[in-house]
Amino acid sequence: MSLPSTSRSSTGGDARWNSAEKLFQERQAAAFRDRVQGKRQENRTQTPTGGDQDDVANSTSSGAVQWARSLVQERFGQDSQDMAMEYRGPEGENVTNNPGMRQEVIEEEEDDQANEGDDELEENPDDLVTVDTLSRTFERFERSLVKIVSKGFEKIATNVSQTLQGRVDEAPRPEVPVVLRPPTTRVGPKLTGFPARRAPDVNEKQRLIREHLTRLCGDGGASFATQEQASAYDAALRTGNAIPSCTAEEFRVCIDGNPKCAFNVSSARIFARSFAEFHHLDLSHSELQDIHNRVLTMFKTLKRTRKAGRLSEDARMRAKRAKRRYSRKYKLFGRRLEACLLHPGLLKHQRMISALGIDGMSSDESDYEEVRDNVPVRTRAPRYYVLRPKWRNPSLSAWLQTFDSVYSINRRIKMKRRGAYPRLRYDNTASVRKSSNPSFVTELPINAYEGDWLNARIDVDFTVKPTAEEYSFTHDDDIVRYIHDQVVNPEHGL
DNA sequence: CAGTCCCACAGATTGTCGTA
DNA sequence: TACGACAATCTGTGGGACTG
Repeated sequence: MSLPSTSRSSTGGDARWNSAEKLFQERQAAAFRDRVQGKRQENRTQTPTGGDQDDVANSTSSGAVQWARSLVQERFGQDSQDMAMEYRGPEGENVTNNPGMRQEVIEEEEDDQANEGDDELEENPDDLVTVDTLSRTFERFERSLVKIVSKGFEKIATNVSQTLQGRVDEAPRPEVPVVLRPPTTRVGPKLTGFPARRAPDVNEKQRLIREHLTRLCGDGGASFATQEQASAYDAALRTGNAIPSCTAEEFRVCIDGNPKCAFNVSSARIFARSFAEFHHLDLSHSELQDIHNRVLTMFKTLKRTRKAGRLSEDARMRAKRAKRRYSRKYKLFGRRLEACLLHPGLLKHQRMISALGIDGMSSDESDYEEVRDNVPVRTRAPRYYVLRPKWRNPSLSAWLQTFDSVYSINRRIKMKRRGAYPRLRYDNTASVRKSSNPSFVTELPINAYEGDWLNARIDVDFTVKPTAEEYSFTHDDDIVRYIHDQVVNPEHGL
């Protein structure tokens, strides 16, 4: 018997998420294939029959660029594809796509030359640094970055073209492994996607380890070693007189010291051997090491739980409330992301929903908290009041509610789901309630932020980093018609 | 009405970032 | 580099809504 690997997988778990995720991935893959095929067609039509060598070379390297990009996409997934698509010129032209690439680079170089006068002005120490000069500096930096990346793609394309001797379109994909270092810094806004479910066998392994830890430690925590005992063990280790920190029969963990102190490392090794023995497993070194690492992480969790237990009642309640709110936002985000897949008109907004993420969703507060002070509240179901993030443009609320409407309609007519509907949330129109959460989502289009909030902040270019794009937070007529039809005249729906 | 499905919540785990 | 603090996100569970 061998233990499952620790790699995450989207298989198993919640079938609904998996099917939605699979559908999303298939659509993305189809869209990407369409783009590549469309570009190839375009290149073929643009290459004149019997044209000069440069035209032919451009066409060939264009195909090679696309092949290289598909490799990147395959290797690093959707984010990398998005990243590659984000390298755009000032007019939104994709500079990584030949044949226009060379022309774009030349234009960038000309822009740089044209901006040389600006450089002289900005380097004068007597000049004040203004938002304008900062903006220009960032724009120039961005152009340089685009130029470097474009040249990198061009070199890859040239090398690949030479290797395949011009048979890029027809040649099967070579088996040669391409080692590309994944980007260490993110380009563009953080995108939150569908949950990445762990594989069932990994969860099962984790459960067994948890179970065995309870078996060895007991629930009471009586087997905790003191800080002094851990220090004594550490000293013995330095003098070469150390023995194992404990036995499986008398298992001990030092919970007050560092989770990965020498004492706990020794205990984790004893745990791993005991685990293998208990389950009659013949484990390899790497499998034993994996269990050892996992149980060390659990020691960390034990320490945290113990610390949380020492908090005051009030602090514990606050933490629990914050946790509940975050969880509701997480679910709300998931429903809206899923709604993107339910109507063609919402699919184009999928990336924006991902960019907004969980923190971009409105929070809510229930009147649960009033129960102690307000007797009538106890007699009815709890109500939840919307708390809009204070940084978010109010106009986004109506735009987001459309996703909820489409989800709700689809759930009723298509999904065949049982169980409770998402609860109603009340928008207090008399006084706009705003979340007190100080965090905000960065790198969104500038019109996603509330103007007053943005104006009141300093160093916006460094903190909020809004993009200049004015995103259209509106829905097409067919969405409005769809919702209307479903509500007023359900038989005329999709 | 038992079984199924889903939601909300709590618990557990992992990832990220600042600091020593 | 290791650690703690905190954020993010996944899993497990109880209970309500729904279906056959």
